[in-house]
Amino acid sequence: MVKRCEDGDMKIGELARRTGVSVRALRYYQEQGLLAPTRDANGYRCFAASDVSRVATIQLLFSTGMRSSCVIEALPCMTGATDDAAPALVKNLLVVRERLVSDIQHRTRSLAVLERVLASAIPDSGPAPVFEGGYDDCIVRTTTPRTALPSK
DNA sequence: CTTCTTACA
DNA sequence: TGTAAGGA
Repeated sequence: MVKRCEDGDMKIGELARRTGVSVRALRYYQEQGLLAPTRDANGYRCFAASDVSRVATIQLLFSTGMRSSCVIEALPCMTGATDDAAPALVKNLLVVRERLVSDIQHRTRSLAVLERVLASAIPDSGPAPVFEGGYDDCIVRTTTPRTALPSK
């Protein structure tokens, strides 16, 4: 008999539907070593039921700003069982935080300079400052979600 | 219709 | 990431 996905196993399309991640992105995750599906006789990827939560975790880590190489290291710390301390996760989280903080500082400086230049570039009572209440809000919204949505 | 790989815009 | 190509 032909080997196929069994038990809770599912093909890529189903995992995509159940996670809301595109098939494309799922294949990409595999390329990055984040997922390691088996293959059935047809060469189709077989994902385990546990991969649904695994993908959710991957997205969570990605949304912190981690890149795939870091996610690979941090993933085992979160996957399943009551892991004791998770050094790899903490380490990578600290790295990302540092990068994010310096990034915000740089952008904040750029914004301040930009406002100064803009102010001097405008004759007189030009357009009022865009953000009168400070820049906190716009700074917080500099992160763009890079998660994929279901492919209809 | 779904999945596979490769590769281009 | 989308997508076309050419099969299974």
